[in-house]
Amino acid sequence: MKAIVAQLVEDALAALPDLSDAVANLDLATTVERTRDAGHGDFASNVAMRLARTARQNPRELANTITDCLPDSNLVDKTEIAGPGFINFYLSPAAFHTEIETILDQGGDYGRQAAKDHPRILLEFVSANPTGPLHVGHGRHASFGATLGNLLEAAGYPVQREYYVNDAGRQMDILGLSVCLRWMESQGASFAFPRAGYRGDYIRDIAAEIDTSGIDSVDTSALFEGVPADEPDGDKEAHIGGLIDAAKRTFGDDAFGRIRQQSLESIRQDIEMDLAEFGVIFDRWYSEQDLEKNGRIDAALVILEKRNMLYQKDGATWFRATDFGDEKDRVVVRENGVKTYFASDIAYHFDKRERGFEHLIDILGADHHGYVARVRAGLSAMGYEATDLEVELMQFVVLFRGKEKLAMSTRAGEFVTLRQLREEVGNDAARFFYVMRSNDQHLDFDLELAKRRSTDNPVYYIQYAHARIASVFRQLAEKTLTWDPNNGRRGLSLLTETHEKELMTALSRYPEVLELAAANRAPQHLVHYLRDLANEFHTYYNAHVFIVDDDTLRDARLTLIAATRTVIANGLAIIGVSAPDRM
RNA sequence: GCCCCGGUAGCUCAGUCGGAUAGAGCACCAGAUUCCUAAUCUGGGGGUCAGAGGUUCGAAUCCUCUCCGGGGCGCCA
Repeated sequence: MKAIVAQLVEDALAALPDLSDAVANLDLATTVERTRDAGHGDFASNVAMRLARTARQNPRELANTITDCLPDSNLVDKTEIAGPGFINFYLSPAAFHTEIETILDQGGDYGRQAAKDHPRILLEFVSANPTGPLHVGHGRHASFGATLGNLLEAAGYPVQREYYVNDAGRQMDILGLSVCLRWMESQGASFAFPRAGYRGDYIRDIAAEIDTSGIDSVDTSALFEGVPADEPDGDKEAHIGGLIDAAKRTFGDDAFGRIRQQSLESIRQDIEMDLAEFGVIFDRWYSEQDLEKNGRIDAALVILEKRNMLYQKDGATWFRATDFGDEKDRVVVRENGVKTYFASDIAYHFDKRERGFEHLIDILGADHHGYVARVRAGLSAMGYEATDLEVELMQFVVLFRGKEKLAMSTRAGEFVTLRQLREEVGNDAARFFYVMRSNDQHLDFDLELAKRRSTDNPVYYIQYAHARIASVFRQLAEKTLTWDPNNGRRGLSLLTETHEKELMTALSRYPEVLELAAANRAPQHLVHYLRDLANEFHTYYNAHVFIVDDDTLRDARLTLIAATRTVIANGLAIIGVSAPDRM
C-alpha cells in the first residue's frame, strides 16, 4: 500500500524536470511513511523538505508544486500540506477495501514478496557443539534463526539453513573419554572423575547404550598411571589430556574412536530431534570432520599460502589477519602441528561462498564478537568480500520465575535445557518469547508469564484473537447462517466505524512490517505488530456485534475478520507459533 | 588499555532512513460489565530519552567526549 503512494510521488516528481538533479540523489522509497497520528492522514511524505535545500526552495512551496503534479488516483481522497512541509495523503476507503480483497485472494501468501534469484543466502545458526543437550541460550538462537529464515524467504530470497557441527578436535576426545569413564564406573570401577570432563547425567545415559566392546577388560590403574594430577593439586587440562592419551593407548585408537563417534552422533541426533520438535529444521548439517576429511581445510591453507597470506613464527603457521583489518595475526597451525578451529572456519566460510551462496549470515553469541573480524579477514584473503559475511550477535538469556532469577551454572550441569523449557511453557510460548526482544538486547524470559493463560501473556492474547474469529464463524453456523464472501466484498463500504477503519489500516501494514523486519533482521517488529493487530481486533470485537441481522453488513464484517484471521495466521507462521481455532 | 552491545515511564521493552505532541505491555488509580468466550472492557496519572557538546529547517535517532551495566580481547572451541 505504501508503494502506491510512493509511486504517486515519483510520478509527480517526474513531471518536474527542474528538480531532477535534486531527486537523483534521493531514495524516493524512503520519503513516504505511515503517519503516527490519524490527524495527519494515512501516509506522509517528507520529500519536499528533503529536496528543499538542493532545490533552493521553501519546503512548503515546493510541497505545493509537487502536490499540483500528483496524478489523479481513486485510491487517494485528498492531500494536505502540513507542518514544515509534509505532504499528507488521505487514502480513500476503496484503497483499504482493495487491500482486504487482496488478503483474501492471496491467503497464506499475503505479505510475501515475489521470489528473487539473488542474493542466495546461507543462514547458519545454533551450531552448538555436540557435547551435550541444548540449553535455553541455544533456544534463542534457534528461534531467532528460524524466524529470520522465514522472514528472508517471505522477502523473496532463496535461503538455506545450515548447522555447523563442531565434531572434530579435542573436545570430542574429552567427550569420548567422559563416556568411557562413566561406563567404567557403571562396571564398578571407582576413581575421581576429571574436573575438565563432561559431568552431565546424559553422559551416563550414552555410556549405557553404546557399544563399548574394546574397553571391557581395562583396569583403572593402567589408565590413571603416570597421568598428571587433576585440580586442585595439578592442572585439569594436563590431567584430562593425559587421560585421553592413555585411553587411546590402552583401548586402542579404533575402540576409542568408535566410542567417541557414537557419543557425538548420539548427542547430535538428540539435538536434531530437540530442534525438530521445536519446529526448527535445517537444510543441512555440515560436519567439521567432513571438512577435514575432504581436504578442504588443507586446500584453503594452500590457497592462503599461494597468496602469501601465511608465515612461520615460533614454530606455528600464522595468517596475516592484520592485513585485512584484524587487530592481530592469527595462528592457523599450532606448533604441535594441529590446525586451529580458526583454520577450519576459514575453510568453512570459503566453502559456503564456493557453493554459490552470495550472502552469508552467521548468528553467533555475543561472546563471539571478537571472532568476527578474523573470519571476515579470512574471507577477504580468500578473494571474497568481507561484507559477504553478516554476523548477528545474540545477547544472553536470563530465566525468571516471576521475580525470581534462576541461577544457571553450566559447569555444575545445573543449566536448564531447551527441552525442559519447552516442556514447561510449550513450544508456542517459547518460540514467541525468544523473538520478542531485539537480538542485541539481553532477554529476560519469565516462565510464569509464558505459561499464563490470560491477556497479560502476549502470545496468548494473539492466539486468542485467532481462536475468537474461528469461534465467531462457529457461532454463525450455530445460528444456521452462512458467510457469503462475495456479498461481503460488495458490502465493505458499509464498514465505516472507527474500529473498522483502524483494523483495516492495521491489516494493510502487514506487508510493510514483514519487509522491515526482514531488512533489519528484527523479528520483534513482527511480534509487536501482531500484538497491535490482535488489540485492534479485540477492541473491535468488544465494541461491535458481527453477527447482525443485516445480511450485507454481517457479510462485510465477517469478511473483515476473515482477513484478520489470515494475517494473524500468516504472521504467527513466520514466528513458528501455531494459530489455534480453539483454546 | 582496546573492541562490541546496552542505558527511553516504577518494571520489561518498542521506536524504521533524522520528521509533526515520545509509544506499548505490566504495575498503579478510577470506572464498567444481563451482550458473538469474564480466558474481560473503558479511561487516567506517570518522561531531564544516562550526562555534556556538536551537525540542521528538525535529533531518542547522526558525530565527539564523559559516566554506568554486560560481554570480548588464547598456538581454546
